[in-house]
Amino acid sequence: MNDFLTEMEYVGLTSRLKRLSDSLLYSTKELYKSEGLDIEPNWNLIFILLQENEAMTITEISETLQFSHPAVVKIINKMKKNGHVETRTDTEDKRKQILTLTEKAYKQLPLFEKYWTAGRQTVMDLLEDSPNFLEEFLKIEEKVNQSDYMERTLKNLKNDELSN
Amino acid sequence: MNDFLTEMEYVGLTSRLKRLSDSLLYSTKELYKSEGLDIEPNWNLIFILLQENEAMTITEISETLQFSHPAVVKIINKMKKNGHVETRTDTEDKRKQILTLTEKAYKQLPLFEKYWTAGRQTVMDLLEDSPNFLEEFLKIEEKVNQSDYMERTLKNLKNDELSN
DNA sequence: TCTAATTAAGTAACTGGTTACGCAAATGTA
DNA sequence: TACATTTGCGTAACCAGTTACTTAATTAGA
Repeated sequence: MNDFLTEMEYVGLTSRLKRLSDSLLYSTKELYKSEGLDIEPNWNLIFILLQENEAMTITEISETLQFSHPAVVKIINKMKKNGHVETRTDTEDKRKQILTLTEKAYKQLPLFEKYWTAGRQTVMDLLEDSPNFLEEFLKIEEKVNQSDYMERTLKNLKNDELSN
Repeated sequence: MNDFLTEMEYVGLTSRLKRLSDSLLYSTKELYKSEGLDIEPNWNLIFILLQENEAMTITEISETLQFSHPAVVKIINKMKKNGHVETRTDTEDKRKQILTLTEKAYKQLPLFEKYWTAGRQTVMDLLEDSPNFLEEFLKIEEKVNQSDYMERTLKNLKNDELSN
């Protein structure tokens, strides 16, 4: 393959993560489009959550997925537009929007699930020769969660300066 | 941590890749901003390439990084605006833009390199407990390159249908 | 040699995320 | 009980990528 970013080792990793993530994202969009499915990447997560929990708020979903809340607002607005999600204002706390799946959503679920199952199989295939990947990826996430890139880099900088 | 996407195993991986990639990206931007550095994430790659090769075109860079060419145009335009890159039209092929680093860029390089070295150290730290990560990540990239997510998923779908 | 096909690069419109900000409702407190 | 703080969520502006399209220059071929 002879990929420059790979040759860069540690320096190229961030860009490679984005490149792979984007590649999966665009390929998924293309798949749904080519099959005439009226859904988008990530929606499966919302479907799963709302099936499991019946009703959730924007904030609950954003905390569960660890996405920013505006990201969830955008996804939900699209799903509402497509008639897969409906909202009502909570009667006890009028700030809250209660989200539920529509009847249309439940009707289409079996079809969608075929695609999601096949997609899940694809990820399993991709990971087949990388038996430690999920475990080691989790370790990286945990480290970044515990202290982020900036914090770590500033600390490294300070250490470098001290040792000069 | 109890992360929903992690619990989802294969289903959550794509979103986790994006989440981590974004987290690194925004953290890097914040680092440069807080330190008053007039550069952006990815620019180190262009600096390295233009140092090694003296002069390159947009297309050469986009092929080397495996980015789309408009992505490179955008990065280069910003670097030109900041005075780190200059362009001239190739005399033999007037379609081509020859990119080179400016004097200002070379002057600032030693400073930037301190940050890039510290950042490289951060990635090394993050990967410390994941000794197979780079190798296994490469395997996934190669698989996706060989046959993308959509192609694989359509194939899985067909297989599922046949076995019913 | 003229024309068709290819190539380089710029632009526009879009994507799924982000941060920053604002408003209204709920909660805590002096 | 009134006022300050917090919370939920919507909107705006931005970001780094993408695809699709355009234009101009070069190359290939009848």
